[in-house]
Amino acid sequence: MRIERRHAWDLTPTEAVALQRRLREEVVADRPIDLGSVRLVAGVDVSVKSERSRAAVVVATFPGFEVVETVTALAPTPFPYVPGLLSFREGPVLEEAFGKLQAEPDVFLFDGMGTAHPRRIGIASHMGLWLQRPTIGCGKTRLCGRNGPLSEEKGAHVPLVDRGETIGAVVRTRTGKHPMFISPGHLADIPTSVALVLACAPKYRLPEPIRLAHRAAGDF
DNA sequence: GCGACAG
DNA sequence: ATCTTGTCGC
Repeated sequence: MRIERRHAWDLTPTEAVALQRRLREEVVADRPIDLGSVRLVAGVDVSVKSERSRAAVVVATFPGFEVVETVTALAPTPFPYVPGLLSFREGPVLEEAFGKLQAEPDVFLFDGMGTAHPRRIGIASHMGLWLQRPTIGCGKTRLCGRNGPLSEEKGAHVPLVDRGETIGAVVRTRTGKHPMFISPGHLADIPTSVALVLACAPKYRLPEPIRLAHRAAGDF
C-alpha cells in the first residue's frame, strides 16, 4: 500500500513537540470505523535491542486472525525514549516496514496511544496520518488522563478523561486482569475502537494482532 | 517547584 | 522497552 511521507524524523525534542502541535489539527478522532466491513486487521510493534530497533507489521484476517502477511524492518534506534515523543523513536523503522507492505489492512492496531496523549497525538494517531487509514492506540499502561471505577468483568470499560476531555477508554479485555488504555488513532472514534479491540481479544489481554506483531518483532 | 511519565 | 530464575497461582 502507498504511504504518505509527511516529514523528516531527525528533529530535536523541541522541534518534535512543535510538529506534533501542527499535525494534531489533521487527526480525525471522531469518525466511526465501519466495523461490518473489516476484513483485514494489522498489528504493529517495535522491539529495541542494542541500539537497533526491529519493527514488525502483521496483517491477519478478521475474525479468525489467520496471518496473511508479515513484514519487518531493522534500523538504528534514532531517538531516546521520552514520554510523549514515542513516535519519533519508532517512526523511522516503522516507515521502512510500512513501505514493504503489500496488503491493505482495514485498520491498524498500535502498541501505544492514539489521542490519549498530552497533545492528543500518540504514535497511533501520528502514523495514521502517514497511513491514511483507520488506526487504534492500544496502551498497556497509562500515559495521561484519569478514570473512575472499572468493574472486573471482561468487556467492561469507562471513559479516560484528561483536562475535562474524554480522550479514550480504559478497557477490561480479561476478567480480573489489568485493563488496556484504548484510544482512536486516526479515522476512528472511541466507541468503535473499543468494540474492535474487544473483538480482537477473545482469549488474551492483548489484542491478537498486537500479539502476532510482538512475536514477529522478536519478543517472547 | 513537585509529581507523572506510552514503549 | 530491556535486564533476568525461579516461583506463585489457576
